[in-house]
Amino acid sequence: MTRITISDAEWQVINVIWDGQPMTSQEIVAELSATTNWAPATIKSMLHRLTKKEVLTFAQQGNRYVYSARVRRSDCVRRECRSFVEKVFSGETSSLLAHFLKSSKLSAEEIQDLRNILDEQEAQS
Amino acid sequence: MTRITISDAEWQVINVIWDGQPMTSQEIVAELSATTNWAPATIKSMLHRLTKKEVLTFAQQGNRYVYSARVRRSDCVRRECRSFVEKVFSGETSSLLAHFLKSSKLSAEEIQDLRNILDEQEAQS
DNA sequence: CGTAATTGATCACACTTGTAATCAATTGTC
DNA sequence: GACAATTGATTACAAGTGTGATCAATTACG
Repeated sequence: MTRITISDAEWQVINVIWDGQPMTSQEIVAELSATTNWAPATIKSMLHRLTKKEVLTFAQQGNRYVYSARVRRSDCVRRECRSFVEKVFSGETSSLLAHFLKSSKLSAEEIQDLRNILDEQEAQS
Repeated sequence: MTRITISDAEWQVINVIWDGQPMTSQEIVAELSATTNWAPATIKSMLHRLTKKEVLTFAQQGNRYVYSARVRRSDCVRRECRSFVEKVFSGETSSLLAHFLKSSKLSAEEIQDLRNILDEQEAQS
């Protein structure tokens, strides 16, 4: 039951995989080369590590791999959020929400969407 | 202009210092012993590292130090939030907000407070 | 005063992370 | 079929982290 940990750099990698899986490493490299300045070898290394961590799997096609995520994004997001609110806001989600609500400029639609979510939350209690 | 980085364990330490500064290391140790199972030596080590990182300062009183934070909590929180939303939500604060709003059970008052913040945000645009 | 206890400083040590080069095998091309 | 290019595997390596022991100096107590 070893806790899966995904480092910051690794998050950038699985993010593109979650968005486009299954993907060959060249596709992944292409995508990440646009947003980072990592050497292809660096990205390969991370694919390797993530595979060893059992965050990714691959299917072999000739001499190349087609990668897919082995963990659900929602699970990882949830876990990451939990530990983040714990670390920075002492577990107080409402503080976190207040912070982000204040510190971000939201469009009118976004604000309305959030109001709707609040309404739903209220209706459920 | 080296970027200050504060590790997860270190966050637990400065959190208690922000809450109770200035504090002697024994006070800090006492506080953290309640919430973690770190050896006192471990906590001392972290105080040392945080001092070297210039996150903490201390005033000497006899043979003991009285620690204070040297960085503002709000600055660290802001920075940490920025990189978090970037990492997990591709920078989309509204996604983050939606996630936390949905995944947390909020009291009626908290919901009202958040609505008020939304109102203010709207008024400002 | 002398010995015990406290406290900060230093050292330790394995593991993770960021970053990448090199090597070996496989594949595609002329 | 021979050689070049691609691709995954292996190796590297410094810095950061989690976790703590030990050492040296200072202080407090009997």
